[in-house]
Amino acid sequence: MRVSRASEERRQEILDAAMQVFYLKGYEKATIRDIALDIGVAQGLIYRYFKSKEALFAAALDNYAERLAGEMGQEIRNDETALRDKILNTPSFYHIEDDDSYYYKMLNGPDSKGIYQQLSLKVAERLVPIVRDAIAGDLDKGRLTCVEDPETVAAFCVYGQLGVLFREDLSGNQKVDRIRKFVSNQIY
Amino acid sequence: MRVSRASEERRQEILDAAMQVFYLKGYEKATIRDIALDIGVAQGLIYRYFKSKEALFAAALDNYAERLAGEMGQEIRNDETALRDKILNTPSFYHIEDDDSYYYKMLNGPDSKGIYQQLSLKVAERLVPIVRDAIAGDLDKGRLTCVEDPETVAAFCVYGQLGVLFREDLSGNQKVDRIRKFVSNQIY
Amino acid sequence: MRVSRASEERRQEILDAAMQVFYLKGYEKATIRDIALDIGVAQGLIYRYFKSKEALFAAALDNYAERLAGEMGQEIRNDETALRDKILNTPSFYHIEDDDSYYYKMLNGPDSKGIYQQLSLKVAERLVPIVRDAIAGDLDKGRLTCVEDPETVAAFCVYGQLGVLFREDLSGNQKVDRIRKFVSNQIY
Amino acid sequence: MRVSRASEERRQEILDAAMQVFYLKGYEKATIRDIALDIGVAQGLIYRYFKSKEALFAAALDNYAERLAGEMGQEIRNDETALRDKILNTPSFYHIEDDDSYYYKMLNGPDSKGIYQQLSLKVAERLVPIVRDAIAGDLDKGRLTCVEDPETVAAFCVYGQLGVLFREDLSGNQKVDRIRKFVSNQIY
DNA sequence: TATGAATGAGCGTTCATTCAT
DNA sequence: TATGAATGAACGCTCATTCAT
Repeated sequence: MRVSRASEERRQEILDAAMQVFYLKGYEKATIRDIALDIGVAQGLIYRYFKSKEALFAAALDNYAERLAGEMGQEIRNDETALRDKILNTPSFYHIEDDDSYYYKMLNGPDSKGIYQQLSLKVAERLVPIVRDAIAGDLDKGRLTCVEDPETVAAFCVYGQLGVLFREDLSGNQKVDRIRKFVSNQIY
Repeated sequence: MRVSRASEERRQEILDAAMQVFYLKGYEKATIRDIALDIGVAQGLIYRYFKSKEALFAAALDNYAERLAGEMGQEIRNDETALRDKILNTPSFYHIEDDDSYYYKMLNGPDSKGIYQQLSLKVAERLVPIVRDAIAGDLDKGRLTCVEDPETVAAFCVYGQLGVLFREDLSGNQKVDRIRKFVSNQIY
Repeated sequence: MRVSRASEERRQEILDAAMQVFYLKGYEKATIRDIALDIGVAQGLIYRYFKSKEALFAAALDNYAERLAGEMGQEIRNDETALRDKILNTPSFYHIEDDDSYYYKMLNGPDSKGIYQQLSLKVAERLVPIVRDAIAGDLDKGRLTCVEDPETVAAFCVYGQLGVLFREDLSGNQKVDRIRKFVSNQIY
Repeated sequence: MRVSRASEERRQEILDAAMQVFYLKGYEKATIRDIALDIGVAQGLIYRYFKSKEALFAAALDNYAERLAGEMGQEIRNDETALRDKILNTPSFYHIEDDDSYYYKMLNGPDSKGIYQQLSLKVAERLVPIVRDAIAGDLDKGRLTCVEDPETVAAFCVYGQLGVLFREDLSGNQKVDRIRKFVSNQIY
């Protein structure tokens, strides 16, 4: 049974399946067949939308990182509270606690450490300018002083968390606690 | 011409070549043949030292990260000065400025962003406990106060730098400058 | 924009485009998509006119060879002069000198040696009976004697030229010169 | 069971199998698998000896044409008799009558008209210089006069035969008869 | 220890062809 | 008649891995 779809919809469908499969198996071990099978579509179709496996991988990662970063940035862009409070009130820049969320599953697949890291770095990259702007906003409003180089501060705030999040000896909650405490005590 | 070698020496030779090739081409595109050719040795030989391509990759990455982290940790382990001054006096945790150094070449190959990141993360992972201990040492000696969770502080110090180092719009010197300034102004 | 056309016109349009593309890329590397794109038509449409790629190829080659042979035969069928003079006065059985002619372009595409040869052989095949009849006519009119087997003579006259035309070390004019001289001196 | 062979031997083995398979099925329909199976060897091995299917095809055709032309040229290079007699005494430049010969089988496979023609043209190409030299030799020895351009004469002698050999309405013997008669009556 | 020819599984990719619209 | 998204079979090719020497 042949199912046609609007081009953009199909594209996104492929991206989602690709992300899932790449995440679960890793780039190397994931095959285009896997992805096609996952959607229930012929392999050839994927090549109407993406030039190659490599291109699909890049696109899937970007697409997903974009969405994650967008969601995470939502809260930060809220202009009412100071950055510090945002951080304190946001469970984590990255971690999503709900076990059933799409994200959670994505971020905990087996054998996918490499992809997890790549994804996290891509998200971090997108988060930095958002945080930087938030810092700049705080400076404007006088909620913050003594920040010479907001971009670098943002970089440390965002990437620094990775040092905690990438640890494999802590639970999700522990990670969040540590990050919160650190932010409370050490920043500003 | 058949050249035999002491086992350990051969092993290291393979690891070095592997690191180089993986770095230049990425894991996927690098072939065992490439690596063998690079040393001037038969493909089969590599399998006497490593069980599989995957194992070789892991070993090469670990081996290299270990060496990098070791070198970088050298300075930090010096007990005389405070951590802050160590950071200020160390060109960078990661960046190696000498254009001709082996490392420099390694860290600037084409198409190797993925490996570069993986490597950096591995180095960071190893650096965190070293920095943590240095912080603990500073606390002992009273050179530092107000640090509740030295491990998390170390994580932010180390991984935070990645946010600057991974930027592609700055030169090496600019990156180092920003990191130094940030450490001077914002830490403690 | 959907353009409908008289069936025969469409058919010929496809044949022309097909010949062009097959010629330029060779049978294998030419795709139905290339041909469809060339006309600005959907791939599927081609299958309303031809059963398969193979059938299209055969038809295109035949069609084109037919037209070429027809043109070349025009002069030969003229009953006034002897065959020998026809040959001497015809630039060449195959060669078309006008750089801008459709044929010229067709016969000089890159990577198309195979198709060029197939086409030439097809043209030759069609030319033989025409030349044979001309020889028979000359015999009837007493302009020629001593020809036992006009068909074989025709075959040698036509295919013999290929030995010159297929050479890659001569220009078009040189080829024609050699053929003319040979006909003048060696035939009859 | 793994069988190693001297490199040149293996190469030739592949070339032979390739020629056979390409001949029987045509370039397109022949697969590397077919060829490998034919030798009883892994497909991958073929790629140690030839870069691609296309390269293998070209090499196989050249190799086989070379051998055919070499054999056919043998007789012609014999300096004792005049070219005309050589032709008359050689069954045909191309046709080999023995039903069991390798060549016969090669030249009569189904669906291989295209390859047959390509092969014949390649053989013809190689035969021309040999015949040209024979003509030049005849001229030297005074066995021949009135030949201005031996190369072109040779081309007509060799390629002209193709016009007869490619006919599908004659048996092998009929073809040879016609060629012989033509040579007897019309040449010189 | 070392070689490198040989293996063979498997993957990315292509494309002729179909079919719902 | 025309479209072009979708199919799916098949193929070239690669390469990690093995093994006889």
